[in-house]
Amino acid sequence: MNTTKYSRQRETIKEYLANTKDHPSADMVYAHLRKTIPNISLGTVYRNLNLLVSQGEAVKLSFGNGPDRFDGNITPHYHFVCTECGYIDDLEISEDDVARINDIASENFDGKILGHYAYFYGKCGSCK
Amino acid sequence: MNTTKYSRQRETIKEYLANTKDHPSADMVYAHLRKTIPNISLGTVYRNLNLLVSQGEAVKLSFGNGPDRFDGNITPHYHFVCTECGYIDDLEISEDDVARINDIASENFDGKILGHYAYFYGKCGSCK
DNA sequence: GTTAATATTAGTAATAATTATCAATATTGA
DNA sequence: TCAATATTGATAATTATTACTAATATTAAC
Repeated sequence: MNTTKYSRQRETIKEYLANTKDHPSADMVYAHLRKTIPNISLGTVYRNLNLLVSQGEAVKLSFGNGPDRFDGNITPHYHFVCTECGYIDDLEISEDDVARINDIASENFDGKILGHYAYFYGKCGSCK
Repeated sequence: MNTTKYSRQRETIKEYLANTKDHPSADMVYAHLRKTIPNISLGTVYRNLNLLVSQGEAVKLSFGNGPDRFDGNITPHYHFVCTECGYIDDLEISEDDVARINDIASENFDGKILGHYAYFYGKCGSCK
């Protein structure tokens, strides 16, 4: 078996993810947690982030370059990356929007589209 | 200045990309090119792939895990990844589709959306 | 509250993917 | 043919992440 036991490290990671909109990388989580748990190791951060993702308690975001980012907001939404300042913002979407985009792609395809991964880019409110 | 000089390595990479629909990784390009240029180096492959991308002659694709893939087809289109067999297929789209998707995301956003990166997943024609 | 079973950790080594460095070679135009 | 310089192969370095392991922490049963 593999029952999950409590760990302060994991709880602190969850708490941090729940309270930030920074979409932090593992390194950023590590830097933050060292303030309260000085001898936490980066491996522990990665291990727990991946565990949370596999349990559906967090989401992993990949943006082509740079390290993966993590999001504690598991409600369906897209992300926006400002090409000017790098800020990652949340984009509200409805289930309908997701379906509409899948439909657009399905038009000329003979397989079965189950979902998509997407992010948007441009200039954020303060940079434009 | 930095004028581009001919190189057989680069020409062979372009030719390979132009004639395959495999969306190869740098490693796959390297393995293929070694057949005709046995002592080509992986660094040369990476250097030229990135050069072609920066000159708009190829496109780099990132799929969250695994190495980046490269596509010699620079006409706008999306990609589909089969979750069963890993096959990467092209998805036809119109400029209109791209604009429609940007519009969907723009609805509740105060910045300026200039574009998006997306790929679709599901089961391909033969796996479904 | 001790104990036993085992999940988790810190620390470190290893791996994967990619980029940087550099002396030798190839291309190009004069 | 020559000089200027872009490109290469080889290798080292870097970045991001995962794997390994002995020590520690958690948990449920006594």
